Amino acid sequence: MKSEPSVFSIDDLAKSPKQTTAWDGVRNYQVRNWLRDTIKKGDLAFFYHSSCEVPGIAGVMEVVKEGYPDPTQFDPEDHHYDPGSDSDNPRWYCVDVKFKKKFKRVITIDELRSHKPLAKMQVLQRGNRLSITPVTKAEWDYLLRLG
DNA sequence: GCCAACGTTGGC
DNA sequence: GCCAACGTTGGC
Repeated sequence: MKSEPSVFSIDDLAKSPKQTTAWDGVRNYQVRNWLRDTIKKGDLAFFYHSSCEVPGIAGVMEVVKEGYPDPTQFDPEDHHYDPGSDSDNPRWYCVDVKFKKKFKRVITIDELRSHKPLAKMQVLQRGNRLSITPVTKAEWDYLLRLG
């Protein structure tokens, strides 16, 4: 799951109340479907720092609340406000995530690409524009040993 | 339904 | 700041 650390970093997550935050603001239909239908309580995710000096995986978090309507879509003051979304049939969803651990170092995108077993990770693929992408069990296990 | 224009993402 | 990639929008 990607976030720009200048907006919200893994340290921000660790400092959040209950070390938990709503992963909101997603405005892509494919990712919306995963948030609404696929991602389950107890699922683990990597926290990926994007659009920053050292892009890469910073740590691990856990889904503690399954998909529910993203409140920011109904807030006219919010940057992610969507006037086209109907409260009876919300367009956008979010989940709550909790800090699990921060790696001793960021596992950089270059390092990820340098490991053959990780080369096919969806997040690394050319043209990927999704803010959340699946990780296979093999990739997950391999990566944990790096972090 | 096509597709050009436009906006966003995100590594570099 | 650049630019490739690609999703969205809107005129037709």
